[in-house]
Amino acid sequence: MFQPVPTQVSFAAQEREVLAFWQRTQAFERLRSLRANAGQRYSFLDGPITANNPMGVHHAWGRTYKDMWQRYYAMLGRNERWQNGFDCQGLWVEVNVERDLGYKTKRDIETNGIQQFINLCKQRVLNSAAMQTEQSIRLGYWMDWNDSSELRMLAEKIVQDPEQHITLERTGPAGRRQIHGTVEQLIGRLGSPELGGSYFTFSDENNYQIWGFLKKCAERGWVYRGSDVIPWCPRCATGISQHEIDTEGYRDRTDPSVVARLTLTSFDASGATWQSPEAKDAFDRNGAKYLLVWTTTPWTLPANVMAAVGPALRYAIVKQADAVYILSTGTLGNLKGEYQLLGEINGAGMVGWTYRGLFDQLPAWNEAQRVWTERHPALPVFDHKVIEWDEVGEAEGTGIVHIAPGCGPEDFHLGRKFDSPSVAPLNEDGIYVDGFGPLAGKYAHDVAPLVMELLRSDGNFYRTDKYTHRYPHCWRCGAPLVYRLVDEWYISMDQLRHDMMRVSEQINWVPSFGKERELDWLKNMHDWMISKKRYWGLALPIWEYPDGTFEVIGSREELQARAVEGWEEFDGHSPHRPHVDKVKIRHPVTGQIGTRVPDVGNPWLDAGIVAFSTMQYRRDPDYWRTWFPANFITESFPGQFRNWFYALIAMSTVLEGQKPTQTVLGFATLLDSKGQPMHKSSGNMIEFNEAAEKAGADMMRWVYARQRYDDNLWFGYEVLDEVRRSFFIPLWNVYSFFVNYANIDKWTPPAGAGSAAALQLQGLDKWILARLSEVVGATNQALQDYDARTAAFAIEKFVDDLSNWFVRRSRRRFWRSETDADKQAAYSTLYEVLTTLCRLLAPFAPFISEVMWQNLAYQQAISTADTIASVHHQSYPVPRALTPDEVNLLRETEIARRTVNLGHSTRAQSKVKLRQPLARAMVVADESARAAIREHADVISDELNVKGIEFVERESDLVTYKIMPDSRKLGPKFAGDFPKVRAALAALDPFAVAAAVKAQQPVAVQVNGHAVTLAPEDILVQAMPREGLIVAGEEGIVVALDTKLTEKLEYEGLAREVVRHLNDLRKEAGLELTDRIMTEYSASAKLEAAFSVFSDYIRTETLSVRLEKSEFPAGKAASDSFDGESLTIGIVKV
RNA sequence: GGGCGAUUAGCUCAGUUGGUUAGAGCAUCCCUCUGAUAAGGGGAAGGUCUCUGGUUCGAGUCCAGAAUCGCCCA
Repeated sequence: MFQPVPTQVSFAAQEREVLAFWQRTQAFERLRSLRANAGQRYSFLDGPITANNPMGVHHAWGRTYKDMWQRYYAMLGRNERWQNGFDCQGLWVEVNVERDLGYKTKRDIETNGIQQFINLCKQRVLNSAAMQTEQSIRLGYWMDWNDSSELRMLAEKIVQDPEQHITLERTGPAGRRQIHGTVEQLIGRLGSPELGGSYFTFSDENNYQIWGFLKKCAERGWVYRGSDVIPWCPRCATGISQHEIDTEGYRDRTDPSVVARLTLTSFDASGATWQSPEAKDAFDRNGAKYLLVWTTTPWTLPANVMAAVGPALRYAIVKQADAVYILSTGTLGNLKGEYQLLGEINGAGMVGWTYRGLFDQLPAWNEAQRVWTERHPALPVFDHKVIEWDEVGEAEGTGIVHIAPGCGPEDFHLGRKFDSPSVAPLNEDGIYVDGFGPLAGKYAHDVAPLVMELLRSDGNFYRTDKYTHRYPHCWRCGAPLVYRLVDEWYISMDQLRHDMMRVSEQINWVPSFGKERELDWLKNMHDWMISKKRYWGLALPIWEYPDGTFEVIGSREELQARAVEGWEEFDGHSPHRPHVDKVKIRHPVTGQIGTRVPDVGNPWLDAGIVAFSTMQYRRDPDYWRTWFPANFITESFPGQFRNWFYALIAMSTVLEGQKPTQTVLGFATLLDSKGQPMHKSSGNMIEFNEAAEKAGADMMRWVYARQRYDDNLWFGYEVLDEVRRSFFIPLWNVYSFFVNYANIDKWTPPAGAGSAAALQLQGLDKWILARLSEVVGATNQALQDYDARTAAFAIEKFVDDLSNWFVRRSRRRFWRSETDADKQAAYSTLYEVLTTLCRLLAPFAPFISEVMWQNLAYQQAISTADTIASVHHQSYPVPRALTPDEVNLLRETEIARRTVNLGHSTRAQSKVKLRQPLARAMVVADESARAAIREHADVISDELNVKGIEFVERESDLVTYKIMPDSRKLGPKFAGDFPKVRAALAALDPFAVAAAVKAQQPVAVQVNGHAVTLAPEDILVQAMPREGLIVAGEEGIVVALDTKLTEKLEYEGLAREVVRHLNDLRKEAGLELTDRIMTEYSASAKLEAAFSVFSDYIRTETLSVRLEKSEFPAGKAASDSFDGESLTIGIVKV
């Protein structure tokens, strides 16, 4: 006996039972050991998930793909590594820990102790990882997961006392093992072969392998210290990469924009054209001449060095009150009030003019000039001057751009180009340093009013406005950024770029535009900035000497060998701050003592090394070679071209000159059901746990599987309901139908396999089995192409065919009370289809397929199942080629079903309800379609409720013909005359043309007075329903119904109504399908006649052992009237 | 500013090398079937295929320009 299956089911509750079943039977561990010795491998490499917060539904998207393909290849018998990864180091963790501690600035970290801070970062990562582990398990994601309670224990202990000694236990093929160490040491070994579980990028191995990578870069001379003006977060006190801003850093912000006037100190207006001699005269005589410059960042004005004009722009010289102003002609609207145009000059004509700076009196400018003069002893002192810059535009401002080389990246490059001094006004907290007079000690984003006040008092202020612009913000903490001139560490990309492009070319990018994106990025990318002035991260292995030289250390062993101081303090600790900072080395030649630079590394180094660090690259090269390159990685596209994909390719190219993976699958962005980004603050966020418990993980997974990779996914409960309704419920109903009838008949699966061949399969059975083969083939192919959507659609279509054709058409075969060969065939077929479907569906929807499998294969309910075999241990259905008979059967069924559809359409038009039998359907079809219809005449008759099907000999009674030239063939042939050919053909008698074509005779038409002969194969003839008749047609098949009723047909229709009413009553009375009843009725005259003529039929259909007329029907009773007849019936269960 | 892509029914999207009458799903309304079905089936309504111009016997499809929206890069 199968376990009874309720038709209504809570999928989410059932999934929890499946999870318990897998836990109880150690299903994942068993799969792993079943495949452990397989010769073939499938190497999946997980892109680490940021271990910072609970998972969102967008994480479930990628994790669904990760799980799907690992399950698929496991079912194909491959051995796999099953290792998930957590991304651990970086600013995002620091920001949250700082927030928890209530820290305001970076300084607080140093004051309260770096070591404690680092341990809290580790704690946060471990706790987040524990939560994400539990959520991933809930998704049905099978991986070698850590025990989440052990992670939480470690999280607790690392903050209590990282040096305490503990023991972890592991059970493996060799039995139980104990691993000892301090809490810190064991955390540093998470993910290692002896501890197993997910990899953590904070592990010792991960960090040291990056050291090795950087050493290799340094040996090739690619590592250097550079200075640059970079985006900087004043709250986090660290540089932010341009990538991070582009991805999600821009927000609107309203600042005061300021127009300031720069007093010209030397100029040559000989290039100007004047409105009049008087205008020139006015210019010459006027004492105060100003350039107008505009900025939206007033805090940069004290760092002004130069003013840039567009060489091709025209500049206006205007007089306003007692001042002369210069600004570009396209920006005159920014002048305040009336003005008089004196003349114009080209931007090129202004280059070299000098002006007095706005803040020249401050010590900062004197210092900048002094430093510059030191570098250029032979040159005169540097004056503020006008330079040319092609990028100057007139869209906003004044056409004259204020240049502060210490405060902006473009400014910085212009400063280099024109060899100017630079003024760097801000410290790392965004506060003005000394030398800026009243500004010193003030926060950059707060000084606009003060700057304007200073301008006013010096007579340099022109106007201010409120200005809203897209301004970069820190993507982690939200603070508005500044630009700062700083020293950072870089890897040069000059040589690496081309190798990386070559490697990227060899990767299979899905969707294919990914390759172009990556190549485009590689072509344009700048040197890789690898340093961050922070605490929690990779300790950059760069040791600096007092003379400014530096060395890169490639491993722990190398450091130990080179250490001259501090090793004992470091030994036994993870390679993080602050312990590693204690170690000093000595320069082999100069003898100077080197100190580690305080910077930590860019976190993409951490993620990029995992193709090596997690596969024992150093420890066991043979092992590494068996798993590298990976077969498959997948992540969300946005950002990853220049983040993980980029880092992965860079490191793999440097270390081995090879691609890290065969295939990269990328997918777009998850949005809410209206297409808006999900944010906690906008209230449209769907938590993973909530979605899993409300809808079920299988539903989510199916939504992801059927999604187009390059489209954003509009996610919400609506789409989850949609897949449940249209896919999972029909699937479940087929399953429930099968189990309930199999139990009634006590049918059990035959012991031996392959017995279906011995059965008397009907066409319907052969058809669904052929369809099954089709869908098995399509699904395998699609999965091998990494095309989940095509696979999911093929399965959806199949389930629809199964439910709406096979089962619907087979119902009566299952109802029959005797058990005959046909019933056996029906059960066997449906059983084979369902069990195959379970396996086919297992990678996509692991829960429901397990529930069905346990019951179908072992007759066990999932809540109590104790077999150790899971559907996920099975082999994946193997495709086979269809036989010619099967191909033909598929085509014929297609035609039959289309004919049925047309018949239904005719029924609806004729308003004769389907319950009323009709004498015949009349069909027009060509010869090959006729054969199919003849073959399926019983089915078609039954579906349409007609007594027979006739092919219409006089087709003209039902149809007209549409005659068309085959334009693909004749269009090119006749070109300009083609419309005439078409017209001539249309003018002929369509029946005559149709007859000729049918007889393979050519057809002659007149074109331009010439006779032209058209071959029959160049003429398309299509039967069309005749106007005014109730017929329906499509692709040459036309169906009409004979709606004339005989008395017998009318009685039969009434009898069917009676049956329906009786069965409704049975249902209302709560009877079982097999319960027998006694039935009494009273009815109007015509209905009574129907009762007597069709009493056998009514009895059989309603399981009435007695059917009698009675004035007052007994038992459960009901009255109704229909078709002008009235009826009262009563039933009693026997 | 540069590159790529898109624009088709109320919504989400198909639409082959140009071929005659542009489709699907969802939503709406009407009808229907039901002894597995919170299901199924049929019908109706809904389109200047973003706009302008061109090539062609013929353009949703090819070309040019414009508008709007994405994405990527500066």
